[in-house]
Formats: sequence, structure tokens, C-alpha cells
Amino acid sequence: MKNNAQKKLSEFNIKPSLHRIAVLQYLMDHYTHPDVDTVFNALSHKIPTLSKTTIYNILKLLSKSGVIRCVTIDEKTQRFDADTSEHVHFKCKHCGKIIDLPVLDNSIKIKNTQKLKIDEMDIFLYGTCPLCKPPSKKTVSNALKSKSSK
Amino acid sequence: MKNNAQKKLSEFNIKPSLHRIAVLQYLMDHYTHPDVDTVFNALSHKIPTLSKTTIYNILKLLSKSGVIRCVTIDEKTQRFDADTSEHVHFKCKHCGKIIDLPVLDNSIKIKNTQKLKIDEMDIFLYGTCPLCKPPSKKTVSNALKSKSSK
DNA sequence: TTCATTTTTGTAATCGTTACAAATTTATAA
DNA sequence: TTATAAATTTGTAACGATTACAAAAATGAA
Repeated sequence: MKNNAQKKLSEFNIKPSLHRIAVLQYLMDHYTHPDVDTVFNALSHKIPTLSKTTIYNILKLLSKSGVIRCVTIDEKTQRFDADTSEHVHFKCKHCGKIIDLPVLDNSIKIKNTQKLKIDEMDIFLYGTCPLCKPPSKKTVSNALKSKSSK
Repeated sequence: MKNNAQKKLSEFNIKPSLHRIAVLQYLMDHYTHPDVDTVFNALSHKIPTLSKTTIYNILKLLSKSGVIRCVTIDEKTQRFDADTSEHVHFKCKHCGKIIDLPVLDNSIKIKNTQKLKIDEMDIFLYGTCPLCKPPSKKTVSNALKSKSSK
């Protein structure tokens, strides 16, 4: 029983065209922070006439409407996330994978002495995931190897 | 009495060429998170032969060495910060200005159950600065004005 | 149907960044 | 000093993600 993209679009007063449903449904089925190309390649089989510009258009529309979030942890490409709840993104420097992490409630305390009106927050972590550097001691050479073989 | 860029480069075992000193000194004199063009325009007067590629090279070198930090809060352009201490970046959606905010010590608690090795962290806030939306009630029209006149 | 509006499409353009090789500068050795 | 090697800088060309734009297609209303 998967989430309903069409229903979500209607909740946000966005006309649920077939393309929009397909894009949002893909994001709601794959919480892997895909970029434009990944979404395009995944859907172009089912929708042969699909244009990449359409993917750009829809993802921008959904981002601006608050249906999804644009994850800018990648220097090169925009990534997108249908999970709009507060969470942290970790990016492995070696394999590039992005991992979601929960945040303990109210754990982030910032001195806002300048009366800034804060609407959104991004927390990005960078490091090494367990697959790229297992915690045992024998993996130093492996870690160096994966580091140099970028 | 300003900070010494040459000394800092030597501390990081980076040969203090005139260009590198100039770039780092600019960042240490201007904690305004400038982008490549801003640094280039500021220095090209004093160094007429300066190439923009050199700015890119040096800023990448300094970032990778940990002398400075690349601030990726901007979607389009890389920005750079000679302040490598832990702090938060706020970006005003309207004027684009980036403001530093301190973080209360140990205030960020994340459930790291996956044994991730975390090296770096970015915290980005987005919203409206006091200049773009003063806290008084008469400024609604002003806020709208500055919003539409992007 | 007809007309207006919205959505989608494809191409061209934009722009920040990088690749690359030549040119210059700096360091080292004889 | 001079010669040679290494490091740094430079300029151009290329790259690639994204956007602008106008035409085409689809949708909705009358």
C-alpha cells in the first residue's frame, strides 16, 4: 500500500496531470534523493515522449509548492526528496550515497539575536559510510584505496 | 592589526605565493562569503595579469587543505569563508545576503546508529533578514515589493 | 465544435566550473 | 652565473547542469 501521489497533489492544489503524478509517485516510492536524470531515466520507459525539461519544470513546481524538498548537498546536481519532515542528510564522500538521519527534537539551538525570520533549514553531514570504511582496523588500506580511486 | 594570510599558509604547508597570499588575505579581511567573481574583481586591480582560473585553483586548494571552507548555500555559485570554526549560515531569500550565526555548544544531537564517520557539517538557514522585512506591521507592502523586485 | 488556458516538448542559450596545455615563475643543481 | 626541473599561473576551449523560449499538444470551458 503505497502513498498516493495524486491525492497529495490535490492537497496542494496542483492539478494532477499524468506527468506530475508519475514524478511525485516516483519520489514517494524511492526515498533515495534522486537527481533529474535519475527520475527522467526511470520514467522515460513508461512515458516515451517524456522531455527532460518537463522533469525540471515539475520538480521546480513541486519544490516551490512545498510538496517536496530540493536537497542541495551535491555540488553539481539538484536532488529531490519527498520526505519534507525535519531530518539530516549525510553524504558519503566516497560512494556519494545520501543517507537520512533523524534529529532529536529541539536539539538545535541557534542564537538568533538579529531577528531573522527563518523559514527553512538544511543540515548536511559529510564523511564516510560503513560500507566505504568498515569499523575494523584492517581497513586502513581499503579506506586509502577508495579515497584515491575517486 | 589584521590576520596574517602568509603565516596561515605556512602553517598548512602551502607555499605562500603572492597570489595565494592575496586571495587568502582578501578572505581574512572580508568575512562576507564572497564568490569567485567577487574575489577576482577585488584583486584584479592590484594584480592586472590575474586569471580567473587562478582564483578557482587557489580557492579549491585552500578548501581541500582546510584553510578555508566552501559555503554551498548558494545554488548557483560557490562561496568561500576563511572562518572555519563551527557556525551556521543564514541566507536571506530576498537580498541574498549571508549572515553568520553562532551555534550553542553541543546543541546538535543526531542519532548516528549507522556508524557513520562524520568529518564535516553544514547548517544552512533560509528566510528573511530584518532589512528585507522589518518586524513592524507597516512593512508588509515593503516586503512584497522587495519580493517581487528580484 | 471553437476558443482559451494549461501543460509538455525540443532546441538553443546561459553560466559557473573544469580540463588542458602553453607560458611564466620559482627553486635546485652544477 | 647558467642550465634544468618543478611548481605556479594563464587563457582558451570544453563541459554539463539548468534555464529561456516558443512551438506543439493536451485540457477545459462555452
